[in-house]
Amino acid sequence: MALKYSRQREAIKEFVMTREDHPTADEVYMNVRQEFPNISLGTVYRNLTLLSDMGELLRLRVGDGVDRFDAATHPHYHFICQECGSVEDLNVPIMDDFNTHAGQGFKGQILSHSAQFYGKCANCLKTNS
Amino acid sequence: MALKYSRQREAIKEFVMTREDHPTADEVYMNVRQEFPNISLGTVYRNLTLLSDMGELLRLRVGDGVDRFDAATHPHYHFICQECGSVEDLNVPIMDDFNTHAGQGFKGQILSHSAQFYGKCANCLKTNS
DNA sequence: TTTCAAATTAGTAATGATTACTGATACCAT
DNA sequence: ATGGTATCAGTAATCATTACTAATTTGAAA
Repeated sequence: MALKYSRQREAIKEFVMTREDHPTADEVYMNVRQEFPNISLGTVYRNLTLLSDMGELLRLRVGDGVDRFDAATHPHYHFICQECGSVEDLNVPIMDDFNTHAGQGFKGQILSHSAQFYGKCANCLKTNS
Repeated sequence: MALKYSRQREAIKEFVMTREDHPTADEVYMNVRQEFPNISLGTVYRNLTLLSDMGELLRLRVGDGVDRFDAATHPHYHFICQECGSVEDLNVPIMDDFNTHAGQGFKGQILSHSAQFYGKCANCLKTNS
């Protein structure tokens, strides 16, 4: 029941916090493996889920079928590059009145929303025509 | 190369078109099976993918790990009930200036967005307190 | 500091959604 | 009617994720 410290969990959390992009469980696994050569993928998943449940990480589903993890736990929007698939945070305020707009003529109750933006990232813009 | 008619594909398309909700591949499978008792799940997936690629259906990923299919192919937002998981279309115009808002201070190019709204559907609102 | 129950781990097996493969069948232009 | 090819049913494979288990860590109390 009580949460106990674990070096693995700490390393996983540290790693995600150093990243600006949004690593997948497998990417976390590959990297934490440099410090803990025989950590198992299951341990990575279990701790990522645990940290997300505790609110220390954000579990992200941008629609490519893989879960990503984000150390920026405040609500924010995401950009997904259609060329390279990279995921970036967008630093604009959440549009709360978007909920009201969307709720016009809707009989249920809207409490929140999430949004993803698509296009070309700065890198892909300069690389190709 | 050339597309050939198939009774199974037609039945799959017909079924999705009659539905207001957003059936998963398995739900399509269960229902089309009444007309084609030994249709295979692979056939359902192949045709749903094919129809989506042709633009006759929309493949939806609302973040619950299952793909859903939507016969309403015009761009629109979706509502997901946090109680029962049901998915509904929202009939409000797409907010195109949302792209501009989100792009403030962003170095890439934003071309489109998708959004999901969360809360309680009309049914769940009246069922419980 | 030793002890010991409980939490965590590594390793592996299981699950669930989706895709790929294969030999048989259905479609359709000739 | 026939032949070429798209599609099918059935099944195996893949991929991300979760569950299981015996062994190891952790931390608080003796």
